[in-house]
Amino acid sequence: MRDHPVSAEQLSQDLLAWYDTHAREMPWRVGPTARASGVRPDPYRIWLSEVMLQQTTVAAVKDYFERFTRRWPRVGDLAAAEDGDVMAEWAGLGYYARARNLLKCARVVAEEFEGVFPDAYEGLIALPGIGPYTAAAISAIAFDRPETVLDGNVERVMARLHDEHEPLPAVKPVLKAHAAHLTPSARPGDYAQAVMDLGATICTPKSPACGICPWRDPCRARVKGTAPELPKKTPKKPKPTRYGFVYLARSAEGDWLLERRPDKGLLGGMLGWPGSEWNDAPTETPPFDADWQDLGAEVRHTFTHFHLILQVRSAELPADFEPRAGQELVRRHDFRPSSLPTVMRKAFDLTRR
DNA sequence: AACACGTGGCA
DNA sequence: TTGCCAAGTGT
Repeated sequence: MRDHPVSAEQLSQDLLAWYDTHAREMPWRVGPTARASGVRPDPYRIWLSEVMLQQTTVAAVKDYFERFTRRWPRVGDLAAAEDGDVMAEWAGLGYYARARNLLKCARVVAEEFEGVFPDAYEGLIALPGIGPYTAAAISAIAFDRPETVLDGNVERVMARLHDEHEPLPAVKPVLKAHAAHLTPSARPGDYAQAVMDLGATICTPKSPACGICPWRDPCRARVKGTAPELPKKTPKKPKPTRYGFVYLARSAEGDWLLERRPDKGLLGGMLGWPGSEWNDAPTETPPFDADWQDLGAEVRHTFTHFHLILQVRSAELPADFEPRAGQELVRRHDFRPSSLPTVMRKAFDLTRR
């Protein structure tokens, strides 16, 4: 046990020492040992991983990261990709605006910056899809600059370390100040990853492992027993339920009728089945007249802010059908259910029962 | 400031 | 089944 209070310098050193032996290994990460021997992370891989990790678990990201980097090894390769190929590769990961902004950002970096990412926060945050967190993360992790990252992990760790009971998001500036105070000038990149690893493995939302935490002594919430209930959050609004119809049409040759959704809004830029609006009482809006069959089961899916129940209908596409603007006929052998957003893939899955 | 924006895992 | 949660950003 050490006497209180502990200096910011001591705290960051304790955490770095913990990170040196407990750092998680990840496909995009240069661990503390390699970094100490001079290995530098690839800014492209750090940027790609950070965008994928926005509101998304490490477990969900890993396979997507491997596929993206295998297919597009450098930012210039991604910048040259077809929009539809990138959206299809992102399908299932969610928050599709990230993929659209990813491509915009890759093209700015490739065409205006000769493929070189900015190293400073101000340059990074000016790019599409890069906000305060991601700009700080790339600057710190890829370029070892002393920026303060503030994500959900750091918010939780800081709220507990300082026993802040004011709810998010109001308390966020206070947590940011605490985090900034602790950011060291030496090894800021390792430190940024260390705080996030601490939040992800020790200082977890439920049942934090305070007994093995490198900050157990200075942590105010551990002393008071309030750690598991922090950070406080303002209550969320209940999700309404919406309803809709989707129409799965296949030609005699097995081609599927799909639509490219508009860039703005839900599932923007992704392929999906033709369908109705989604609301309290949707109207049937089939893409062509036919004897539409009900598939006998409905799709249930929950988005961030509403539940959705879809009725799924199917019919054979007329031989003389001509796709309208926004529609595409996807050949049987080109069709990959995995290139659809999950809610649309669920509708397709009903055809295979 | 508040809300839109995905998905899967877990208790 | 339901609600919460995960390395946030754009508007």
